Amino acid sequence: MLEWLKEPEINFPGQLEHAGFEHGVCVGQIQAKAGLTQSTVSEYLSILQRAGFVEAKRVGQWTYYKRNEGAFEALSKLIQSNL
Amino acid sequence: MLEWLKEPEINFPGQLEHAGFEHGVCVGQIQAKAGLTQSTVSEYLSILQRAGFVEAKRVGQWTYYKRNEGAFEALSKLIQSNL
DNA sequence: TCCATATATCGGGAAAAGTCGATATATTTG
DNA sequence: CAAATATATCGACTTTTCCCGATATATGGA
Repeated sequence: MLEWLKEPEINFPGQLEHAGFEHGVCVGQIQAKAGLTQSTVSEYLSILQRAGFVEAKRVGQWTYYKRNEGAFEALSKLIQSNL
Repeated sequence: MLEWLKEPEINFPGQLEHAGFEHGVCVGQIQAKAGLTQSTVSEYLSILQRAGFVEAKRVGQWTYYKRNEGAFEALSKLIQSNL
């Protein structure tokens, strides 16, 4: 999922109709591609959010998730320096 | 354990007597510090070895483990570029 | 060779993570 | 407000991971 969210335009073409990608990708799109149930994907995304790897933004009935690049940068640096 | 192995001299003073640190730290020393059973620590180290994060060297009845810094560098870069 | 020491492997039980269906909450529309 | 749609939460079940004791293997010394 995290890799998918690097290139939303390529990986989630179905979203073009009702919204752009400025806020990220909505749960339903991710769920369809993942092939898991809605509840599983929703929970997974909320875990990624709590961990800081994605940011969530509610817009109307949809919740959009996008990557937080800073978190990956920080993790990369952490492995370099602390681990 | 991986952090401990960054500074063997500081974290495993008990090993000074019978060997230096040129090959790393032996399983018994790590086990004592970890507070887990011998079998658990042995298995854990072998997993880390298969994953490439440590290197093992058998010297007599002892097996010494030391960090493979290249693996951490590679993981850090992987997170930066691919993830 | 026999014993002591160090490490590795095996089998199983406990803990954690993954996944689901059912249901609750939130939002939009008629 | 009622229905439809999107997402979140809950409880249970399955799978995986963690960790142990028991045992096997390897090495060195009497």
